[in-house]
Formats: sequence, C-alpha cells, structure tokens
Amino acid sequence: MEYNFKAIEQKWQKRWREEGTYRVEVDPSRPKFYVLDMFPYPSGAGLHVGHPLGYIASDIYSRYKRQRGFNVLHPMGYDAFGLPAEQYAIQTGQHPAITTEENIARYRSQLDKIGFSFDWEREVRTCEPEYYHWTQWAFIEMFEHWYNNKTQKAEPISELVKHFEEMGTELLDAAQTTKLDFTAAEWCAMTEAEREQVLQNYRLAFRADTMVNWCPALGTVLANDEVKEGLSVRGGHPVEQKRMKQWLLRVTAYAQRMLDGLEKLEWSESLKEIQRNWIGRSVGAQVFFDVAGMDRKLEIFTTRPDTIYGVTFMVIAPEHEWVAELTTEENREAVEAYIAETKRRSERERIADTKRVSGVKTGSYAINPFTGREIPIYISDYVLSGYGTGAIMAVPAHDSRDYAFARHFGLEIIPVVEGGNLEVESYDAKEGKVINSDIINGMDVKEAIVFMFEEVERRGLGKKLINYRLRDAIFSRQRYWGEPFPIYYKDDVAYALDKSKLPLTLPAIKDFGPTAEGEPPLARVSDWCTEEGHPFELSTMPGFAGSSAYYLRYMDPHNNEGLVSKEANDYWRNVDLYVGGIEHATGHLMYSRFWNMFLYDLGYVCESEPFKKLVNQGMIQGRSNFVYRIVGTNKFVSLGLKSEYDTQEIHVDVNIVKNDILDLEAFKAWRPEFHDAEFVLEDGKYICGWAIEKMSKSMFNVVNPDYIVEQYGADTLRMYEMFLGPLEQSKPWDTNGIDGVHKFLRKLWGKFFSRDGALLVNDQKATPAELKSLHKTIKKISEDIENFSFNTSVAAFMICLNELGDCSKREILEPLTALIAPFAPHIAEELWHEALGKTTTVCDAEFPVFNPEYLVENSFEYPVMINGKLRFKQEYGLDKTQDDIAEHIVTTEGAQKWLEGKAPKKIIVVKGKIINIVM
RNA sequence: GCGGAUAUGGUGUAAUUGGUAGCCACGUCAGACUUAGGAUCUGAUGCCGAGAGGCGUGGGGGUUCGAGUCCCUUUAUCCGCACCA
Repeated sequence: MEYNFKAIEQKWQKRWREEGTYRVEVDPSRPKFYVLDMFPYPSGAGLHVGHPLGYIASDIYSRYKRQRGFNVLHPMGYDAFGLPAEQYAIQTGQHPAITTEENIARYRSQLDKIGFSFDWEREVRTCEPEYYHWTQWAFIEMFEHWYNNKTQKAEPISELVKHFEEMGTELLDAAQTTKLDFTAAEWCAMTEAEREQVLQNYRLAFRADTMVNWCPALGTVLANDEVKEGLSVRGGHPVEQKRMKQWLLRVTAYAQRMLDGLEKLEWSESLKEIQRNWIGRSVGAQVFFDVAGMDRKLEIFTTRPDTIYGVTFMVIAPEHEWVAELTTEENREAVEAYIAETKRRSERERIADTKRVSGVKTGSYAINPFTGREIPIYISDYVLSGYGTGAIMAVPAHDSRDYAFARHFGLEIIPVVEGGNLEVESYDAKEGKVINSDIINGMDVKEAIVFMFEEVERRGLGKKLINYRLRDAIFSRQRYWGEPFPIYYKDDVAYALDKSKLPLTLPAIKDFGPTAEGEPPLARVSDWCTEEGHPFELSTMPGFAGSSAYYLRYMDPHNNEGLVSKEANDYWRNVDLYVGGIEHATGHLMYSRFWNMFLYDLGYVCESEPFKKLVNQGMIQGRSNFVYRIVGTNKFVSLGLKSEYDTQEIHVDVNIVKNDILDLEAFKAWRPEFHDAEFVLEDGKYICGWAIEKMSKSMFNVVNPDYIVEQYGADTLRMYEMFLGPLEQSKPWDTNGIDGVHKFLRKLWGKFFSRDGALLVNDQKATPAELKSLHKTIKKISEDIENFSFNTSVAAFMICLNELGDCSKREILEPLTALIAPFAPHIAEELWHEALGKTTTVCDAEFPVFNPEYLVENSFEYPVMINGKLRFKQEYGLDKTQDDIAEHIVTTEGAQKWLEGKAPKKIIVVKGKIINIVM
C-alpha cells in the first residue's frame, strides 16, 4: 500500500473538524499554554509559501505542549481593516467589506489544507462590530484617563479635575504635551471649552494641533513607524511634515515602563535593542541660558554638561517658539527667508543632504552661565523642534555637527578635552582629561559629567532630566476602512460617546475617496452624527488599533460584556509564545505593550506584558528562474550555452521548472507568444538560470502552498518548511529538495505497511541498538522543539529511520509516531489508528520521555583504574596502562599529575588516541 | 555615523558548545531494475593529487595540547536607527 497523503490528509482534517479536536476551554485543573501567531492581513494575493512558516513552527510547538499535558490556546484570526482593501475599493468601487470577506475565505481554505491545530471557534476579525466594539471601548478609556508620574500609572480624568479644583497645577507631575501653570481659581474661572482644551493636554487619547507625517498620495497622516526615510512604508509615497489637528495616543507616558519591561521578556536581543533605540532614553541636564538684553532664559537639553566651557554659540530650531523675538531687525529678512526655505524642503530632501550646513544668525546673544561670555544664537534645521527643547548649546570641538557649523560660519572652537586633531575634525571625547574649563580642569570626563550635573543644580541653572526619542502615536487616519472614533463634537469640543452606545458601527458608503473639500470619506455620510445632531469624528483609527489587544480577545471572543472576562484572563493570563515577523518591532509590538500596560493599570488584565516569549521567523524570499531568448528570435538557449549568443533574460514561472530544468511543453503552453518557441538544449535539457529575489507575482517566483500540498501533501510541506534552515533566518524558498522530505515520509509509511498493504508492525522485543537510536532521537527532538531548532529535528528523524533499517517493532514505532505527530500530524494520526490500532487522537498521545539509560555507552565517562589499567569508554576499546597513556599525553603537566595519582577531570581521546588529560 | 546580525562543499545546512569539520538532504557521478525515466533501490561525492600525501570553516594575527567555536584586527553582505544635542 502506497502512502496516499491526499486521502489521509482529507480524512483527518475532516475528522478533526467534526470532532472539535482543537477546541479548548478554560480548565483550571490543567496548566495553560498560550501560543499565538501574528494574525495576517488578508490580502488579495492569498498566501504564498512564506506565510505559513511561522504558523507551522508555532503549530509544532502547540502540538508538542499539548502532548506534554498542557491546555493549549492556539487561535487564529484576521487583521481585516487596512489600506490595500480600501485602495482597491477606490479603484473598483467594490466595498472593502466584500473584498475582505472574499480574501478571508481564500486564506481560510489555504490554511485548512496545512492541518493547523487552531481553535477556529475563537476566530476574531478586527473589522467586525462585535470586535471593534472593544477597540472603541479601550479608546474611550484612554480618553478618560491621564498618566500620573508620581504613582506611575493611569488614573481617571475625574481625579485630575479634582486636583485642578483644589490646587491647580501645583504638585502635579503628569505626562503632558506642554507644561501648563494655573491656579485652582484660574481653573474654576475657565469655560467648559477652555477646560477641555486643558484636559487634552493630559488625556492618554487626545487631540492636538501638532506636526504630523502627511502623505498626500494616501491622503492620510501616518505614525512614525509607518514612515521610513521620508516615504510611507505602505506604497513608498513621499511624506511631508504638516501642522494638523489630530488624535494621538500618549504612548510616551509609558516610555520608561516599556523600556524596563524589556528586561524580563524572552525576546531576541536584537529586537529588544530595536525597541530600546526606538524609545531612545537619554539622561541629560536641562540648562537655562540668559539672553543678553532680554528678560528671557533659553532652555536647552544636553547630555554633556561637562563641555559647557567649550560652548561658543547656540542654535535653535526654525520652528522654535521664540524665533521672532530673538531675531533682531537687521536679521529679520534673512531669518524669514531661511524659515520659508526650510518649510519648502520635504522631509526627504532634508534627510538626503544632512551633510549640507545651513543656518542664519538671529542677531541675539546668550550668556554662557559658566564663563559669562556672550555667544551668538543661530537658527538651523539641524536642530529638531521635536526633541529636547528645540534648542542646543553648541560645542564645536566635541560634536561633529556643531564643528561643521562652526567651520562654515567661522566661529570659535575651544577644546575642553585633551586629544584629537581639531584642525581636521571634532573629537567626540567620551573619556580623557578636561582642559580650559576652570573648576573642572584636570578631571576625567566621566567624573566631570557627574560633577557638572550637580553643579548645574547647585547654581540653580537647571536640573537633571530624562529625554525620550519616542513620540506620541498619531492615531487618526483620513480614511474609510477603519474603526470609527467613538467621539462627537459640540462647538468643536470633543466628547466621548457613552460606552453603552458602543459599538459605533461604520456606515456603508459608495465612494471611498476623500471629498472634494479634502475631507475624509465619512464626511459624505449625511447622518454621521449623534441622535442630538452632534457630528461624529470623520477620521477612523489606524491599522494598529485593531491589532493592539486581539490576543486578549481570543481568550474570550464571544463575550458581549467586556473585552475579556476576569475568569478567562486570570486563566490564560498572557501569551507564552508569540511568533511573527520582526517588521513589527516598532509598530504593533510597541502599541500592544502600551495598550496592555494601560489595561493593566485599570485592572482589566492581570499581566503587565502581553508577550512573554517572542520568536521572529525569517522572511522567505523567492527563487526566480530565467530563460534566455536569443535577441530578435523566439529561440531559447540553455544556461550553459548562453554566452555564445546575444540573449535577453526573461523571468519564467518557477512552477514549470524543476531542479532548474525547464518543462518545455509547459513553457510553450504558459503564454501564447511562446507557443512556437524553439530551444537550444544542452544534454537534451533546458537548464534555467536563477536568482534570489523578493517573492512577487511580477517575478513569477511565487509558490503557492496549495500547489505543494497538492503535489506532496501537507505533512511534506510542514516538514520541508522546517527543514529549509533555522527558523529565525531569512532564506529563499527552493522547491528543489522537497523530494528528500517526501521520501522520508514514504519510508516512514513503509515501516508500518508493506507495498501490498500488509501490516508490518510486530511485537518483537527491541534491540539495545534500536532503543538507543529511538532515545537519542527523543532527546534530540525534545531539546530541538524547546530551542525552536526544527530544521535539525527533521534531520534527526531521518537519521533515526536510517539507523532503524527494517525494524518494524511496535516498541519502537509507537513512541516514534507520537514523536513525529507535531511535525506531520496527518500521517501520524493515520498510523496511530490504522497501524497501531489506537482509538484516541495522536494529538493527546503522551510525548515520549527520554530515558538516558539507553544511551549510557555513548556518554562520556570518567576513567577508572582497575589493576593498573585504565578502563575507559568501551567504544574506543581502550585498555591501556599508565605507561601507554603517558606516551600519548600531550601536556606533560597533566600527565605528571595523573601519574602522581590525582584524578583527571577529563581525558580527551581522538581517533583512539589520548591527546589530553585535563586536570 | 551609531547599534545588531551573518560569513562553513556545486546548493540548503550540521557540528555533543573549545575536542575526528561537513551530520541530514538537494544536486552530481556510477551501478541495479526498467521499453522508458523528472520513478524506485544501492554506492560514491569538500578541494588538489595517479598515489602517498597536502590544503581546507571570508582575510590577517593571537590565546590554547587542540579553534568553525574564544580574543584582536580587517573585509563583505544583510537589517535597524539616524542631524536625538
């Protein structure tokens, strides 16, 4: 009987579905384990062979944990709001809900073929009102809370209002947009609109008039992580800076906690480093500089107060609020021209020529608080308005940008740390002896930094301060296909909708582009307002809104009372293993942590971090194939002969190429223009060229998992994807080689059934060699799964089978079947029932336990002296006297000690020769 | 510029964590069975060399009895951040 994967896989997928094999419920009697994949955005192109890589790995792990006795939560759903469906809608008029629905159906059928152990009854879709109800709910909660830096947690806005009523801003330490100062009396005198204006300065979800990333091509604003090098991540359109009134999330409030939280997480060091850089904490000092002839103090931020004696000028950002005041009459024209030019330049241009030095004098002077000297104040766009205070003290001797600026404008350069060659470049002195600096002369830099932090405070010039690079997340999008904001306006004052009115459902529309006035699509909906006629917010939420708390919803997906019940959350807690791409490092993974910490503060969830362990699977690239057409003909020349002709390289569909050999008939049938193609062959074959490229339709290198399942079966696909290489590594997909894995599964089958279908499984006793082979494999597989080293697992299975030869003993095959079940569940299930006669699912078969006794002879033992002879590691047949050993000893010292009767720690034997004795 | 990662046969990779480099596959070659082979099975296969033997983990240096593994240095590729004061 042949291994009929098609029949087997269909049979078991159907049974699993009918019997609800993968359904899970809260069960306090068993330990839980939560394995999560980053849910996909269902694009129109469907899944390619790269998408399931992570799903397969997590599925293996889930099945393994289940076999180890854990109650495993392993859900799947769809991140269904987003730009592509909407762009498609704008072009075709097709409602995004419909395309999304179709795409989801396609994804589902593709996923089902691979045999995942998902509990589909817990499926969530972010675009469904029952789901986004809780996205909107969380937004209202954020709107109704502020962050108290003193208690380090979110607190209700009502508490803040009480504080204002009692003492104004006195003693308040809150996360805020700008620092406000008012008394209780002033607060009480404010109108409702004025108060709301003030509160927006503290709310965790708030509306503010700020500089935002505006993408004209997409017609929307974007968050920082959605912009890369001045271009939108999606689509690669130019992005410009624009001042707009937008909704934001005050993620900066949680900057320190998000930074600290990283310590406890089992994430890759590189991913943690990306988040650390993104948060960008830096410890420095705020220092106030007097402005000559003005009752003004210019505030700057510096991490190097020790270099203050080397400050010879100051620079403020063109957007700095005091530009107009600091500019003197004779410089006004130049300053205004410079600011106009800065505004005109796009973000991309600015990034492109960071080398260019530009700036103008304001005409004002500041006074160096330590030297008392007057120093000029400049405006330049190398100082960013968004970081620190938008003003810097320039130390040209020890900062490359200040140096370039000083050189360009002929400003004085005073070295304050020994070393470097200031004729050529600045000297970034992180250590060394301080010079030209009065009170700190002779100190080491490190010492001087500490001293100066204190000195600045002592002299009342400023204080120690921590700055973060992290920005608040811009949360509104001028688009249609997203969650509506549960916000309405009365006289332009924002109010949150009552939570009992949720969900606020997205109205159906026909035209998905912006209005003629440039308003978001929702402006077209005439009755987009409350019952009282107050207009709703027109923009919708960004993609990351729906994905920020989906892992919580899976715990309790059908709950209509809350996001997740306390009971479900107390049991499932948080995600034990999260598998997904590293591209979400500064987006989804930051927002999710923020969102979760906020809900944690409010007591809705019991864990402060959402994802305990995270594994980043690599990207699967495409492997393209080429044919070479002789220019001007319809004749194609094989790779090895192409240098003899003038040829043109053409991408050819990889699905009609096997092992780089072109299927000539399939090629002719592929496209009409190749119908009459002729070929120049080598050895009767047409060999194609190849290259590693991104997997995409236009390169004809997309491999559909459906096709692989059709040809080889899901179990082969699963094992081959793992066999391809280490999970974390990016690698090209290459269908060549899949035969090896497929052959292995057929061999496995052949252990249970003969070709004519006879059952080979017998009850003979296993030999020590067979048991050794089995237990070596059990040990290896257990370790590999825990380490996510699935590629070596597959190799271990192959070795085991090779070693077992034609052994068909139940004693060996039964544990082997349970061992391979996480990897190849269909064939394992079939063998489990049909060959081993089991009646329960292999998914619940106990994972075989490693018994070291079977491996004893293989272990490294310490040598034992018996009658003057060394008994040691029988495998090498050693039976040596002390003298024999002395001859082979490389370290005389080791030999000496050994001969003196001391016990060696380890004896190193290579090719039967002792090469070392470690004492 | 800063930070992180990677580099091993024709290809994907492995190496008990400092101990016989190349496991397991793909590919290639040879053989068997076949009308046939893009099927199946068996064997060989790092490179040079007829052989003995020599050389081999991007390059150079070091530590060590012993280095793919540790240290220094250098090159290449990939990724992240980037006028962040």
